Parts: sequence; structure tokens; C-alpha cells
Amino acid sequence: MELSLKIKMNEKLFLRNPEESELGRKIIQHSIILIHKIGLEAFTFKKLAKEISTTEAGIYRYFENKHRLLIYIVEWYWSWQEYRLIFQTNNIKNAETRLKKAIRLISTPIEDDVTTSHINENLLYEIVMSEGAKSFLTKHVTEDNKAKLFKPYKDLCARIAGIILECNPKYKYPNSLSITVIEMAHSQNYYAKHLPSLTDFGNSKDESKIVSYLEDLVFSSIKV
Amino acid sequence: MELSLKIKMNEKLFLRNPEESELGRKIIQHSIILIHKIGLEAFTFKKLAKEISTTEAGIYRYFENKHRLLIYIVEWYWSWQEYRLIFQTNNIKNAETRLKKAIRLISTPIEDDVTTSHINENLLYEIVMSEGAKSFLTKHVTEDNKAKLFKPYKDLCARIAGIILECNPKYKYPNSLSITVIEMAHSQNYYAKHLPSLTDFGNSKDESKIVSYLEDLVFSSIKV
DNA sequence: TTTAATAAATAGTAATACTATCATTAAAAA
DNA sequence: TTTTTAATGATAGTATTACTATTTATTAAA
Repeated sequence: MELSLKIKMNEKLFLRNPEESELGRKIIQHSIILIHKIGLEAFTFKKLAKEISTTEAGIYRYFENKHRLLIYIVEWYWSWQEYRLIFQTNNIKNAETRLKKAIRLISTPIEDDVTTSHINENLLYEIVMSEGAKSFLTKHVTEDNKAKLFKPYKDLCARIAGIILECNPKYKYPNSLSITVIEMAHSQNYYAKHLPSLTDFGNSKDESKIVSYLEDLVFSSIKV
Repeated sequence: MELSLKIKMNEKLFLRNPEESELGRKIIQHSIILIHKIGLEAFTFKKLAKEISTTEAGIYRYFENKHRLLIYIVEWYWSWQEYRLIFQTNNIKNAETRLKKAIRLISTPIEDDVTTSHINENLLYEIVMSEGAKSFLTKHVTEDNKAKLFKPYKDLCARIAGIILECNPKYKYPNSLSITVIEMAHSQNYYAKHLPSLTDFGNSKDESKIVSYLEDLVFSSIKV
């Protein structure tokens, strides 16, 4: 059996669906590679076009601008994470076990669980870590939010918040705690790598310590 | 008695010290106003120059580029926060009381405690909330970090981590918890304002709820 | 086969992010 | 007082970015 995961993205994110053509998929694939390599600031449609032997205008036919493309790949990532979470916690009755699994999943990227064709989830994880926040830290968040562009992110947050509530129905801040864990899972990894004195994980790259920290944080808070 | 707080900034941040001239102070003052108004992306030295009736080249004599200017104002803010923390927790013996004070301080901006001349701390707080992370989310973090540009941020983190350790010397993640609180103090406020479903604070703008959440988070973790 | 739609290639524009030059003014040193 | 220095101001110029528009080529349906 050969599986191919296809995530349906919000149509407002693109002008032409990149999943439906060879060029479109190449745009996604190589924008991930290129943003990872040179960073969002230096990334331009012209450079991307060169990489995949098309023209700048060719890419503009798919995406309005690079910020929309960023939201596209970041939200694709969150959808993918929610899918992984659903898949991997399926059939686990115990809410605490599921919560632990969730924490582990969002803190440690690799473990390729499904072949998602042209998208390199590892690079994408690092992009989300270092560029992800930029997708909503703009003057037009409110509009973008109204257009439901951040739905996957909010869905994942709500799902983990749901598990938190299952563990302790009386806990008062499930959403805030959920987003705290999601954010910290990424930013603690970023700090460990680039600004280690902001963490207690040295340069050890030891992700299991980050998992321990987040588990401790969450389970202390909800007191189970 | 008239006090005027002057924070000494890392010299690598500027080409000419903006604190030492009328023009320099105007650059700082109006860059805060303008970034707050139109956002970092739309902010340019040309527009700033127009605001303060000087030329683009005039601003380039003070700052290499807008990213350095961003780091300057963001790190000024962290220095100012550390100053406030030291000042306001002075003479408080009890570590827990100090920690609570610290949480309250970084979560609620206003309470003008000192007249810092040309800098509007309120606007600055909102800039740090929405643009602050961009100062280190770049491809050149490592260099910038080596140049000690982020020292004020790291100092504040270390100071709060210190208080955490005073409360519980055995707690294993003082730095991570400290930076979690600092970050969340800002991003939960940002979410409450722009993406409320990611928090439990509705649109109520009720900062005291954020304080309660963060207090709960911290004191549950360190278990005192 | 013609026509209509789709995509690719080329060209062009306004704005951005700078750098360089030179003139003016004001303050400090000789 | 004159001279020197330093800061500012004014002007111009460049490469790149972020687009838009037009034309040309390709393919698909009538």
C-alpha cells in the first residue's frame, strides 16, 4: 500500500493551488529548501524562480507574495502536526498518556511517519522554529485571522487544550497552557541551538530534556 | 529632584550614539512611534527621515540598518525592565513575593515609574510584543549573540531565573521557566488582542488574568 | 480548423536599502 | 581670532526587491 498524505489548505492562501501542478509542488518543495538555507528575509521569488528554472512571474501566479507563501507552509506544518497527533494518539484511552505523547510529538520533529512526497518535514520544522512566528506578527493579523488563515494552528492548540481538559476538567487555562507548550516546544529548541543561556539544556541538543521540562510544566500546572 | 534614566547600550548597536544628540534622540523617539504605527515591515529610514525632517543618509549615520535599530530599542526595553525589576523588588526579603512582583511587572506594562525623556514605554511595550522576537529570529543570531547584542534580554532572564532558584534551589529548569514566563507575558497579551482563541482571556484585555495564569504556571512548577 | 483559454517569457515600474559626494554650520582647539 | 574638526544637510546614484502589464507561445475545446 502506498499512502500519500494530502492536506487541504485554505484557498485564500494561494492564487492557484500549488498541489495541483508539477510547478506548484516544486514551488513548495524548493521554497522550503531555500528559506531554510538563506532565511526568510533574504528569500525572494526571483531566487526561488532561478532554483526551479521558472520565472518570477510564474511564482506570482501561485502566490500573491512571500508572506502568503510563508503562511502556507507554516500552516501546512500545523495541519500535519495535528494529523500526526490524531494518528498517534488514536486508540489511547488514557488522557495523560495522550498528553505526554502530544508533548513529545511537537517537541521532537523527526520520526518520519508518512511519506509526504515533496515536503521535507525536517527542514520545515526548523523553518517553523525560526520563522513561524513571523506569519502572524504583522500589522494585518486581524484580517488574516478573519480569513481563517491560522485555522490549523488554532485547531492544534484547541486539540491539545481538549486533552488538557480531559486530564483535569477544572483547569482554568487550557488554551493558554496549550499554546505555551506548543510555542515553547519550538522556541526552547531554537534557544538551545542559538541562545543557550536562555535555557537549561546547554548545547546538548538533547531534546528529551526539553520534553521533560515541558512535561513537568504541564503536569505540575494541571496537577495530576 | 529630577531624575533621568540613561541606559548604556552596547556600542556595536549603533554607528553614532543616538543618546548624545538631539537628532539621535529624535530618531529613537520617532522610530518607536512610527514602528508602532505602521509596523516593522513598512517602516523605512526614508519615512522616518521625513517624520523628523532629516534625510535618509542622516539616519544611516546613526544606525547601520533598521534591524540594528530594532535590536537597539528592543534591548533598551529589556534593560529598562531589568532596572524596574531591581528597583521594585529592592528591600523585599521574601523570594516568592519578589517573583510575584517580577511576573506582574513584565506582564503589565504601564505604571510609569520613571521619566525616561523621549521614550514612550507604552508604545515600546507593544512593539516588543509584536516585533521583539524578530530581533533574534534571523540567520545572523549567532554573530549578533557573539557581539553581545542580546545581553539585556539574557540578563533579565538570568535575574528572574535567580529568583526562581531562591524560591526552590532544587528546581531543574530555572532559565527555561524564566524565559517561558517572559515570552508568555508578551505573547499571551498579543494573542488576547489578536488571536483570542489561543488563550483563555477572551478579548477582555484583563491583564490580571494573564498574571494569574503565569503565577499559577510558575508556582505550580516550582512547587512552593 | 478556428477559437478560446492557459501558461510562459519579457519587459517595465515604484520603492527599498543602501553608498558616495559635497556644501554648510557650529563647536572646539590653536 | 582663526583654524580645524565634527556633525548635519542636500543631492544623486545603484542594485535589488516586489510587484504589474504586455506579449507570445501552447494546449484544449468547439
